[in-house]
Amino acid sequence: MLLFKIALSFLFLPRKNFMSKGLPKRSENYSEWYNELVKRADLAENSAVRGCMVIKPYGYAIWEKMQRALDDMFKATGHQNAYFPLFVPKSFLEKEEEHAEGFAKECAVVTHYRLKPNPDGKGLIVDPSAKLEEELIVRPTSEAIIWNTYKNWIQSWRDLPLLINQWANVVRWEMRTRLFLRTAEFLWQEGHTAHATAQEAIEETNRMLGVYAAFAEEWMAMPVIKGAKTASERFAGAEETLCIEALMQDGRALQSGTSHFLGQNFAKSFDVKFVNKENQLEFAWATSWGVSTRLMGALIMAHSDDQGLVLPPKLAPIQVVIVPIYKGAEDLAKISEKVNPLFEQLKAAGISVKYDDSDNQRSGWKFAEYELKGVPVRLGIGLRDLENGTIEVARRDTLTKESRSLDGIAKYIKNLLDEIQSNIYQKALTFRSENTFAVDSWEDFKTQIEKGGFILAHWDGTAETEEKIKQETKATIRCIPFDAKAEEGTDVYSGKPSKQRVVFARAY
RNA sequence: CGGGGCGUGGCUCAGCUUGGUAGAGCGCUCGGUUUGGGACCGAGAGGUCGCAAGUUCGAAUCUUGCCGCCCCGACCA
Repeated sequence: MLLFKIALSFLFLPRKNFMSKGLPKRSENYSEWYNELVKRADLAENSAVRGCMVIKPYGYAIWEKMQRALDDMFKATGHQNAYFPLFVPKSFLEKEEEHAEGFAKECAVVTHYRLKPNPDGKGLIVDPSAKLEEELIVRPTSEAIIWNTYKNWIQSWRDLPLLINQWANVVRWEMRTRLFLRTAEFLWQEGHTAHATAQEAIEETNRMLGVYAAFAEEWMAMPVIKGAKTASERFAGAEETLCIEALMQDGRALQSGTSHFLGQNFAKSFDVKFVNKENQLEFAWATSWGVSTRLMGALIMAHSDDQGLVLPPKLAPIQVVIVPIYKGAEDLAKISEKVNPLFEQLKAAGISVKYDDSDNQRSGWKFAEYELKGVPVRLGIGLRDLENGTIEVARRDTLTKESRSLDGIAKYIKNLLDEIQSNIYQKALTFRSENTFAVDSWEDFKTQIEKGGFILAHWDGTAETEEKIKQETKATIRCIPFDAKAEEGTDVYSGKPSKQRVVFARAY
């Protein structure tokens, strides 16, 4: 009977665990896996406002780490932070025509500035007498308000370059939203620079794309392809849009950052002129560049598995968690006595470490919880370890465990974190290589796009072909990659001549 | 904007077909036993059943209207 019971529990335990506690599997329903993971890992939740999310403390902590790293990189490249208004007068938004058209269909509009008690009942109504003379647009991006301001800041070539960044929220009224990947309101940074020459502005556009690529690879451990957007994928109002594109585990692409060369379009629209060294008036040259909380989505989808989040150590709010395994307060006290100096050692080594000595959950529960939350390293310590002078080291990225001597453990952990950082980058890089395909026939293209991944194919450079391919396969040209080698070929769809391959994929 | 689904304790959901005054599991509180991979026992707390009107002696349940959210498509960082 006992044996039967054991056998029974053995048989049913994993299934029960999956049903009650586990995540949906990536292989079964990727999008459900993603949604559940975001919620269960305590990153964010849907709010009472349609399309808007609440970013929870754990999720926000990751975003703050991203912000910090990016902000340092912006400062290191000579930029300063500033802040511009949330509201953009409609007339400003209208000034740059293409820009206006591009954003018109997704703008939230403020028409009134006052509410009053409802004379016919309960609640408040919009006071009709408080109608704004000119509507205010909740910024979908800030080029308009910023270039209107720059007009007053820029007189001379000596005022240039003007290198400004702002951390802000923006609103784009999306029809369909997904936590982090596409929300009606999102957080981002937008850099807006003004330069004396086209050359300088183009260099800036490239420089910031480089910053984004470095951030993605070194901090997020996510390999990206750098390239240029086609004309049809370009930012509204830009001469050229550069981007970094990443490949998610389901084989879809995610645009993870963009950097735009805006030419003199905004300077002309907002009349931003400067006097050059020859005492002649010239329009300033512009760039803008941004990354958003969408990067959170990228981070999640690039590395995480069916057990939960996998965070790169450099962005993990908790890098190391220590879990005591004990019976009763006495044992815990003994363990804590050993853990406390270890905790201090790790902290002194610059590691963000948490000692979870809470007694409301057992160790097994904690193991699962910290795996779900993607904590890179877990240290387990029980009485057995106290006797042996050891500690159990568990890696989140490989899900492996080993017992190690406590001697020199801080140094070991420090190295281990570096190793995990590079391991998950390598894993993502391998995944991308294995899911990047050079395709030369239309038949192969159609077959491969169904399977996902980046497709490198020849393109004749026309918007018509690009559009046809999009209609027939839902694949878009993610970018014209910088590192593509010149190679004669024929367009995969039209058969017309082409000089290089571009990156196609289905995208988020 | 189309198509689908859902709204019942904090969470996941049952109850609705056939109206009779609200239930389970998880979580929470207290007590006890436990603790090397999501523990167990006992006792509790917690709900205007999305909102409004209607039908009825009586509505979570039937009718009508409204609101909200999620998922799938067209648009997009």
